[in-house]
Amino acid sequence: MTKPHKLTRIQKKNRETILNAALEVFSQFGFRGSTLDQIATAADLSKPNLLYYFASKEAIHIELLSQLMDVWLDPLRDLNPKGDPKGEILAYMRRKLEMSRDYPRESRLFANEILQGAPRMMDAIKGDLKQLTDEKAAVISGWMEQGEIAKSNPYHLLFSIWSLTQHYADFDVQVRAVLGQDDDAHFTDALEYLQTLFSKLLSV
Amino acid sequence: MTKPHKLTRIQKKNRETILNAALEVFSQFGFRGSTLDQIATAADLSKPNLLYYFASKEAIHIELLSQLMDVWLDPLRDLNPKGDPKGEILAYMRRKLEMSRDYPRESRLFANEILQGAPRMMDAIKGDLKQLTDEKAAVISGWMEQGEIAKSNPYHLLFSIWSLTQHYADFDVQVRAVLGQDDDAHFTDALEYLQTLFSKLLSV
DNA sequence: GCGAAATTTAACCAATTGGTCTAAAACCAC
DNA sequence: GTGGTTTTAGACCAATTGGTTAAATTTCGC
Repeated sequence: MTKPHKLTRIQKKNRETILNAALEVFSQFGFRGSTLDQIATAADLSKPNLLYYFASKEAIHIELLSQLMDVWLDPLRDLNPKGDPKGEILAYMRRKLEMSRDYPRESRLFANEILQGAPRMMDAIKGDLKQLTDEKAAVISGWMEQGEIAKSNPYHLLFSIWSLTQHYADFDVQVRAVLGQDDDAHFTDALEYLQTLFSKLLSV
Repeated sequence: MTKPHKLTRIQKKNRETILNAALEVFSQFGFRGSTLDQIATAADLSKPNLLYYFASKEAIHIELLSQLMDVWLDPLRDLNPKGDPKGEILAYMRRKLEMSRDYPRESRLFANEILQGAPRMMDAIKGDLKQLTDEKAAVISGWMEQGEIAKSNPYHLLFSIWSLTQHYADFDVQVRAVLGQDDDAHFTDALEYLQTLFSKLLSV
């Protein structure tokens, strides 16, 4: 997606800085709710300087999303068809929960984009995401046929992993407000709860 | 929240029209991403006319949110401490899933607000929402102590119902893209999957 | 240290934004 | 119908928006 043409040291550093600042801003306000000035301030650069590194506000957003999509799908790619079925699914869930804890901004950037109808990511969703989901749903379906895990709808099983884990990033302020907690301690409880939930679902 | 002062017929109709148009726009673009012109166009009214009925863009948003909060919590209020534990929880999940199917805009309006840190709803979340959640978590906890349903974390149980059901509204485009479906048929599969999931979790 | 290339920013611009003002039009009680 | 009130919208405004230009400054290979 990025062309590694021949970026100078400064280019590499500043593009990095800008993308990080843009992630901060976009993930909180969405594309249309964010301004170049906000991003420039967050990056501690001038607005024209931002546009020296990226063609437009939209170019920054697209770059962020395309970088994100890869990272986002990695845990699912790691789901090993030859591994232990229940262990693989639980491990996938755990990896996704860890990502919600460690990369909440990325999760929210994604959530914002989907919420608004995925105007800049529909291709990736109907392409890479769908393809990978189909592939892994088939793997899970195979496990069910073999009687290695209990039968249920493999697509909705994947959806449930996505929604349950991403909830802790996307609805973070609500979770914290209800629990009256400030630290990340609730992630331990969340993990335990989700492990129980999926253990029981998958047990034959 | 609303003062039912003495609204004329026209006022009642136009406030209704405006709020409906605003729900359409806000739920898609978020507060900062929406414009009064968009809302005016959607309501088929002039912009000054909008501001004749509401003091500001923010006033429209706040009115929407405060009307929403009540409706949003109703299904949880209905969870009956004297009912059958497993049946009550499953019925609550079902009601929430129906709301995602029938009122996706409301779900997305809510999601947008929370995603952005709930700047206009933090009070309601730390107040009404937290109070009701605490109350019902205690009820569920009691059921678990009595051995009527299997033990698990009652707060995370409620979070899981919220995230799983709202996912079908908030991430609607993703769900449809992955399933390659246009109609609401997948809600039937979703309901079946979720019923299995929670049945197994709660069974002693 | 020198010259060319890369980087940065002040000043600017046109379009869009939320919101106001004013005056006309529609409505309603009598 | 008439007079007062309610409703409506065209023209307008200041602030903010994404983006440009041109000139200054910094960096870097030599």
